[in-house]
Amino acid sequence: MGENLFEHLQRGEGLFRDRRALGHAFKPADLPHRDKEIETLVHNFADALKGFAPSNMILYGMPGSGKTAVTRHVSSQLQERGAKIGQPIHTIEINCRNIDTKYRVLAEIGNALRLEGDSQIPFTGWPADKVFECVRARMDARTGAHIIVLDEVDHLISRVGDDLLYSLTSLNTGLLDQSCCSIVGISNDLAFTEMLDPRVESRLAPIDVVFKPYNASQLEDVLFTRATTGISEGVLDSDVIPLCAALAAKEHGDARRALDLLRISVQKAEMHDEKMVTVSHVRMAQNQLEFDQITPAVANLPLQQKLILFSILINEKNGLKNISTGEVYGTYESACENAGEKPLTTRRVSSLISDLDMMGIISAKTISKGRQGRSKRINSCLPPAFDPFQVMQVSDTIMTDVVNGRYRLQRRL
DNA sequence: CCTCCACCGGAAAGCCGGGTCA
DNA sequence: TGACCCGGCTTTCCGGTGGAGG
Repeated sequence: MGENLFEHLQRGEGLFRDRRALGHAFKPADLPHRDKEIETLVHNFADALKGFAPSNMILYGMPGSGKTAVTRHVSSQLQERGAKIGQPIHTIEINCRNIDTKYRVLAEIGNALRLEGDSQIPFTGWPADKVFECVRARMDARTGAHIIVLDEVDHLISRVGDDLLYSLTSLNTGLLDQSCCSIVGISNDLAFTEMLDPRVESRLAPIDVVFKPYNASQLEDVLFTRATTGISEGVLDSDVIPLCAALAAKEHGDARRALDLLRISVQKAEMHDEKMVTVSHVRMAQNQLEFDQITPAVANLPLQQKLILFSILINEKNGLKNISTGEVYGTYESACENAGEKPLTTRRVSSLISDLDMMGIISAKTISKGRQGRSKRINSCLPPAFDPFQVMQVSDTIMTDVVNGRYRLQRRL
């Protein structure tokens, strides 16, 4: 009989010292190469400790450029300081990718501000201005400075307009003296303010901070600081961190990506029972990451969108490249018939195709073919090793039809 | 230089399933 | 119970539009 399955992991001879240090939720004590940005936030937030409202801010930068990490870092320090000197600071962080309507953002804020005895704001049912009024009242009741962090605001605004920001930025004037409120918007899109009404823009963005992407050597610094707490000494091959950094630098300097790569590399080495992490593990990690991103995205697609993706892929499987929207629609219609679904309009299908494009599952470029009109040129972006038909799990009848090669596209003349 | 194809994509409105409230 | 509200998905309507072919 061998040792217990978990035993060798318990002996502390794993390659990780503390794997959380490489995770997303980890709050590092030190954020390399973001001193200026931190300084700007600190300078602005200092007002909250004196009891008046800091200016609203917008932070711009590509994903993984440290916006969220810096904000969390500074606001937790601020809260700590506020507690020490008896000036209450409340920060509320909302990710507007998950919570992406005006009502839900307000409800989220309102519920976060709940005091003993306050009721839960229902997730729907109330008129939006009632929720807003409730938020204002609760801020007054709690007193102190409220800092509302809206992560990925650009996503929210492009979906529902700047109405919410208009309301939130006017919140301050409606509050009593003991409380104040300021907004921090975090945007991946540098052109974000173009979506805003000028009046909203001037109120929201007196201060904006641009986070430049990390370059490869800066990413190395980030990785080194995390590796010292997260990974055992001497187990990393000297090329590992530079490679992770270089790969992530290509991805617009995404620090999150770099950390993922490093963490998964170590995991891979552990899985293979090796004592050293090498570049080959990094390569494995990169494939893994690519795979992990796509699988749930494809698997969780709503049925109609699966049918569309299916129609695109089946044509590609039959050797056709650069398919047009009309051609996809034709295949899609027959797929619907087989699946017993009522086909959607061309208009709808067109925008679902655009959605798939935005998700990076396919590429759809609109091009003009002169007299042959204007349409999208559609191709799959899935890695060759990925089997979409398995992941999609569309109905059995369709699958049999695929196997029997029932779907053939007649290319128009 | 003009035409005209085969779509694009914005705006608005409808439907439906969830909810509150008096 | 009916009036009212929210949000996701969809349809309807419709004014564009890049560039090959005339």
